[in-house]
Amino acid sequence: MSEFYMEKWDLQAVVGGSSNDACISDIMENPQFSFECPWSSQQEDLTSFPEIFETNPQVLDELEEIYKPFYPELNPYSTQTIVTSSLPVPQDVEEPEKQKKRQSISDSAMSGTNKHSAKPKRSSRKNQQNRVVQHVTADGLHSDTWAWRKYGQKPIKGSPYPRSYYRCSSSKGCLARKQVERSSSDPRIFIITYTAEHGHDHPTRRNSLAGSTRNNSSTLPKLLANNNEPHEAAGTTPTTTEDEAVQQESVKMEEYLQMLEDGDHGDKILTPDIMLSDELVQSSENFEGLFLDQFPELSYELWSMNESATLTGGW
DNA sequence: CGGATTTGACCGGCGC
DNA sequence: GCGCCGGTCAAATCCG
Repeated sequence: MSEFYMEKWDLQAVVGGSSNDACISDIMENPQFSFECPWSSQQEDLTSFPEIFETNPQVLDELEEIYKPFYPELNPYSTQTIVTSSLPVPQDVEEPEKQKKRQSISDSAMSGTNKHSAKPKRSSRKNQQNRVVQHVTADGLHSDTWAWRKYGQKPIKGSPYPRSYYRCSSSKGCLARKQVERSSSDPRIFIITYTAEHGHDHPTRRNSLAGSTRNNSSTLPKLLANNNEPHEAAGTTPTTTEDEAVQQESVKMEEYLQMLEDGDHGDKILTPDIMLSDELVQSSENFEGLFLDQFPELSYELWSMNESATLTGGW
């Protein structure tokens, strides 16, 4: 990697994905890079620095080379951020130094961007592995064709929604991990974070289906029963009265029903050409489980829909 | 019975 | 040092 890269690109991420009309090949042929400052979460588009390409035309090639391995993971229906330790992010430089560098590049090319105080969000914490962060809507959850096994769930401070932890279940010893949580600012958005890479090919259909049969209709009444208790993981504070909890639930229900009316997730699931893929069918089964994780209060609704689906052949 | 999820315990990093 | 927080472990349990 060039020294220029080391000095200037102390930034952390790349955003791929685009409109609903996009596809993986679009991303591969014409990747759009932008970057997030590692200590301020400020995002900037690479095209805002045209002088970089003039003086360092190899930069784009280098970027593509770095991120190419991630392309198969990209979701054309989402905005997503790849965070990779392959990028030469300075680890031991004092923050003021970073700030100066950051501003020099901003001042020359991004004079309009905000430069509000930027405390380091985190330094060199453990496990700074490659990460792919996807912000997806409900339909985006379908794009994941890997088989995942849930191994934990934690309430996250500052978010009303729990975060679920998954590991790859299709290959023993696979280090791939996945975290799923709903955005607190926009409940329609799911934040999926992938860490580490699969050291194997995509699973065979049978293998990957192991356990996903859990998410069938007969499981859901149990979940419904569990949800009769207040679910602390969903973030209702201890001081929340039952009435308030009910109100919150009904609000979420309205959001969900609105989402169904918008048709921005369910329709795609049933798009015939998508349904042709066995892996995506399996993925949609997994999706239901994910969905229940993030909409626990809606298990009955989903259960009802699933019941009708078994009769009508799909929903 | 073998695979899954659930969930409290545990552990390490970090800030005060 | 202590407590908080996020990530993982593992026992219990569920399900086909």
